[in-house]
Amino acid sequence: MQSVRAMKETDAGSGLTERQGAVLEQALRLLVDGGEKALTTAGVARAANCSKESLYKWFGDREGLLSAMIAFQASKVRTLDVAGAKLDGGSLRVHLVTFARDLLDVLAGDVSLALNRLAIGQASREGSKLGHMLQERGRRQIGRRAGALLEAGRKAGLLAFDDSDEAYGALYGLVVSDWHLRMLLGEEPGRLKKDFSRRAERAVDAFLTLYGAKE
Amino acid sequence: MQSVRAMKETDAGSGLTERQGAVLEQALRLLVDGGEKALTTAGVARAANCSKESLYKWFGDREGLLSAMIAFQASKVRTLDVAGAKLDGGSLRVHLVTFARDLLDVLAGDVSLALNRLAIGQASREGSKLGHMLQERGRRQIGRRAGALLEAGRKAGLLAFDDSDEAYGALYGLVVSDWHLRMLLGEEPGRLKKDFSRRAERAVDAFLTLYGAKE
DNA sequence: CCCCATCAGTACCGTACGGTACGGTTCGTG
DNA sequence: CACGAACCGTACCGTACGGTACTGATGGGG
Repeated sequence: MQSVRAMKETDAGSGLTERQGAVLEQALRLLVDGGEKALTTAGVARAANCSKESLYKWFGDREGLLSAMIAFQASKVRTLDVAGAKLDGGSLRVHLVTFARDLLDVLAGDVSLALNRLAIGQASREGSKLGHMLQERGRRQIGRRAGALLEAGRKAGLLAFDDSDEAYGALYGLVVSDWHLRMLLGEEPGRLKKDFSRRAERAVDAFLTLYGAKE
Repeated sequence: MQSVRAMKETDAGSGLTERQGAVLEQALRLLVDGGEKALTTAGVARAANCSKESLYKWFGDREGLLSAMIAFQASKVRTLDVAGAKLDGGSLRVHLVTFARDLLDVLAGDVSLALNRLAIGQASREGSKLGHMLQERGRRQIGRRAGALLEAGRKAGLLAFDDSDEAYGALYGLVVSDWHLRMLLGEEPGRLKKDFSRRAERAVDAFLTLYGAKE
């Protein structure tokens, strides 16, 4: 262990080698294609051309593998903070609509749906931290982007709200409504995806009606 | 079969005997307590003091048992339609807040969460109609109550909207936001439940701001 | 009183999975 | 070249589950 000096990592501080990242990639693919039942240790080993022994050496047990998959996927998603430019009414609306559409696209993604299904399935037993991980790494991340945008809007005098979380909750609800749950339950996402743009615009309009500053 | 004349049923047209209903009750309890993994055929048979053979005779296979559980639970929930009385601004708000709070209570219920987790877990494989069943029996039911309420509000000149589904979607989103998903992911529901009343009122106020008729 | 259907309880079977152990191979290093 | 670490492929083990078959008990109807 100590002799290994230059362990090449996929990501700074992730502690994963390229090989292990590739294995997790295959595991995610298996999960997306066949659900949790298809995600067996033997299946992952076969798909990734590695041995089960290596899986257990790297990730401890099956739970560790699942956690690593979530962490790995989260590490790949980078939310670009465009908190830069100055805002007017039009650009704020554009930014909000873009955010809303991105949010819908993320939630409707194959990997996101599969991981959410996995974490929800594990949520029944106690001690499963998968749900908490997904919440922390996923929502907190995109929530920060929204929070920064809302805060910038308030700074520019375009938005009026007391509680930032409450405003974000309203925006989220207006955008997502029950679509996320419906997709998790298996409703064909193709038909829903077509309406994402229109839905994002309507939701942002409603949000601005609620929280837009009176002029 | 034909010789059985008076098969005592728990519910008109459900096709279930009292005994079978009791078995499903125990199965639901097992599911709530221990999640899907705890819901084994042997476990259900033991908990309900029946034989596995009877389970397979009555429900066909495990999938049939799950479907029967969902249908059974749905048959127990009766949404009272209070489409009667005349509405003014105050009573409409009261009705909406009551609806919102009921919605949050239902979604936060043990059995609801367990069944949703179950259906979501099964949603990965194709051909699983559990998600569709839950959607149809659950949401459609409570959606009708909301639709009737909204329609009554519009009839009384208190609400203004073109698309009833869109208005309901906005109400749902404002009320629920991401709380349902967070509860499904295992977030302690106790802490969330305390705020249900305040949350319902805030959401209804926002909804009335969006869809209340200008006077 | 007997017959037959139903059902509980149990034993059983095939399978599949999580986890472990072992032989053979590659590759970097002294 | 020799040594050893890492690792692949596979075989293996214990267990648990879905589903089936059998036995004995119960209870209602002719």
